Amino acid sequence: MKRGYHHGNLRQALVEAALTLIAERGPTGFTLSEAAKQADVTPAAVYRHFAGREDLLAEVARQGYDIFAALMEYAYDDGKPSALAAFESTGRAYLAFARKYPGHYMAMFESGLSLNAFPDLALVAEKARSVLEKAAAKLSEQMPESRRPPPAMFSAHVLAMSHGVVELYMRGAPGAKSPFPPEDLLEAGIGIYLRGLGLLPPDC
Amino acid sequence: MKRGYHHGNLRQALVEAALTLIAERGPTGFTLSEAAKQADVTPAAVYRHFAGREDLLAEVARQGYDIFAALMEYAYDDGKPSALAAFESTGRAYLAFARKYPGHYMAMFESGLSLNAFPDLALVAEKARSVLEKAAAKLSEQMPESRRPPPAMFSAHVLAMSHGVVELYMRGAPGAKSPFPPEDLLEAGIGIYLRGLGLLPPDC
DNA sequence: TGTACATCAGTGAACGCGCGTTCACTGATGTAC
DNA sequence: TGTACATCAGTGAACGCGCGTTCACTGATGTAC
Repeated sequence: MKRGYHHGNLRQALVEAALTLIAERGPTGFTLSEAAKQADVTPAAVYRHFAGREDLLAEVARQGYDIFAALMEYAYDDGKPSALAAFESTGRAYLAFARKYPGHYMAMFESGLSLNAFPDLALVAEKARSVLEKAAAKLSEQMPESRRPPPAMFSAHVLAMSHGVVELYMRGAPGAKSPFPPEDLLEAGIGIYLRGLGLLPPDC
Repeated sequence: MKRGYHHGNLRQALVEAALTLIAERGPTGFTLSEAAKQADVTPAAVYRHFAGREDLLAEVARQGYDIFAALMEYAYDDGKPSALAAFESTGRAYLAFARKYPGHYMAMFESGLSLNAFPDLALVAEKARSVLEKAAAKLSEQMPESRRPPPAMFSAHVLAMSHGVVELYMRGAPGAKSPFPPEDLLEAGIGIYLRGLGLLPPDC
């Protein structure tokens, strides 16, 4: 693939170079210079499209949140066919996202990007979060009001377990021993949790 | 505090300098040179006590696992007064450790240290892990054998949720909004999970 | 108790490296007439 | 269709910096006699 003096779509090419670097070396191991090199371009060229290293990293995260939110929306599917099934579907979508988009995931959750420094990032992150919370709220309507936990707590529990499974049992590709496939582990964990809420029959 | 040409206990002083740096800037943000400076010593002096930067980082993690294992043992207290109470106690101990020893915690779980490169580290990590698993095994004996999940899965669920709570809701000191105190969040989450396993009455 | 000497734990200078960032520049593209 | 020119998106050289690591060294400590 040849190109002349002008690249064509350098901006997105840099984002994609950053993605593979982040997936390989983590968000702090990623360097602007290396991303430039991988896009066949001088480091200085990056500054035509981004304010600097952190700004490029933030763009990666932003695109990640976009994809993530869309995936969640799709999985939730307005609560069809049932609130329960839709909720479980979002849980699976979370893990699928982490597996399929590791660079995005790391930029989003492991880069330590300040959401204050990038307000638009905070916005799109909030949007993604709200999908899961909506699913949790809808599902918790099925519970007797007396022992219904706040939906925010409900979804925080699921988010925490999902994130923990990703970090502890999906990462560490070669050396680490994952006693169970992460997907099964999370599915079982959420199942038990939902049973604890009385949303699943106690024996299934 | 004055000292002469010889430091006295530089090795441990470096570990402690590393700890505060890691707690402040994360494991990848920590530098050997800065640790040396903080211990009032030339960077070259570090090499009298450690093979290099990574070796120092590994020592921090090693000490962390020691403390962690001891804390877990103490919290578990051989299953007294009851398997259930002891188990819940280890859950609380996990979060207490993360809060009280952030530098250790980060070196252990967020540094990406290769356990293969440091076999003694793998050993002590395994020891710490086994305490929680023992607690889970003991507790799961109370369940009807038919729907008893493998203790390894049981403890993996709790570990995942604990870790997720730490990463998502205990970190991000100033900017991030933690909807609930992490301790409460985890306690409630584990409670619901245990109820799902039939280890807690459905209404309490 | 005093002296000679080996060992040890530091120093300080130097190294090569890759980083993020800046700057004046230039080649390519697109637009007005 | 052709030409002049503005704009744009790159180059390439340079910068200052802090990093991890090495090396020959030296001052302090401890031990043998």
